[in-house]
Amino acid sequence: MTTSQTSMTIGTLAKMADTHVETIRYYQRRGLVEVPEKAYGGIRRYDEKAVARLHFIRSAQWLGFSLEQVGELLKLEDGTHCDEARVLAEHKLGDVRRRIAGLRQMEATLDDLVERCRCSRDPQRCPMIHSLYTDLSDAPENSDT
Amino acid sequence: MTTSQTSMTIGTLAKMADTHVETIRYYQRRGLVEVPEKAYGGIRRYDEKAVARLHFIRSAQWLGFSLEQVGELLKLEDGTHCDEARVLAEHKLGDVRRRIAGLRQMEATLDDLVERCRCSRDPQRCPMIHSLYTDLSDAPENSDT
DNA sequence: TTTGACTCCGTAGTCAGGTACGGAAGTAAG
DNA sequence: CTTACTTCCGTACCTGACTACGGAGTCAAA
Repeated sequence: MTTSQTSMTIGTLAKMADTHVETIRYYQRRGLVEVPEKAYGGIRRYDEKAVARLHFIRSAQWLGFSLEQVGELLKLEDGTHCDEARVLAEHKLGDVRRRIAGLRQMEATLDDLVERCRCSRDPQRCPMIHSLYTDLSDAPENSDT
Repeated sequence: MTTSQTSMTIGTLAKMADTHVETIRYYQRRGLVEVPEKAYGGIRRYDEKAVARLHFIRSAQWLGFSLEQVGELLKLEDGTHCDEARVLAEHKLGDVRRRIAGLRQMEATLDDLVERCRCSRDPQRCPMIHSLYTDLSDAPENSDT
């Protein structure tokens, strides 16, 4: 079923996009995915574009965009608002970089702690516990979009 | 008020830790912050350790740990069992490293997108929008603890 | 034609992480 | 001593992103 069949029900769409029917409906309610007209009989049909759009949403989400931001991104979809899209992405990039920096600090600290803990021959005094409060108190301020 | 005054009310604590009274109470309900005994009169008093703990929670959270995980991290404080603490920390370290790897991918993707977007001289085709539909469809699945 | 799976749609529930409300009691300044 | 601000505590509410439920209609195979 990896083949391109250009007319599917919502269940098939869900499978194709590796998500759930209820999630798609939820995106429809949020205006992120359009609700196609009903064919005769009352069953709505979806095409490849719908699959692509779900991929888009998933990708953007994976990059750290909230559904609201995904909505903004989708408004720029026609490709004529490149600048705006870029600015949005730049903000996110800054955020991601700050997160990486923070995690690297955390990594170094934990790594050091584990190392010292492993070498400590005094079972009564865990070096890690001691450090948790003293070393780590100065976190970068939160600056999300 | 940056000076170390070692006895403050919850309101002052909130200001010192740049958070809100209600948030602190919420952390207390979740067992992340201890509830000190009431002094005469019934007003609880907090010290520098409480400030440090709040900073710790905020830092860890910013680094992407859930409050539940923060709780585990904080449990390291209680046990004199260095081994257990170390194992937990090692686990967290792996977690942190996976996070970093994920974020680095994210960084590369965004960076590339922004760059291509900046260089594009065709106002009709935004490279970022385009890639969201095509490139990014294979996001790594969430592999959190 | 009956059975079973799927669809439609609305509403409700879940989980994380808070935020707000409200009344009683403590506390500090004038 | 009054007035205004805090604190305390319990409970309720909120946002984001789903997830579940239920009843009615649709469809395809046996």
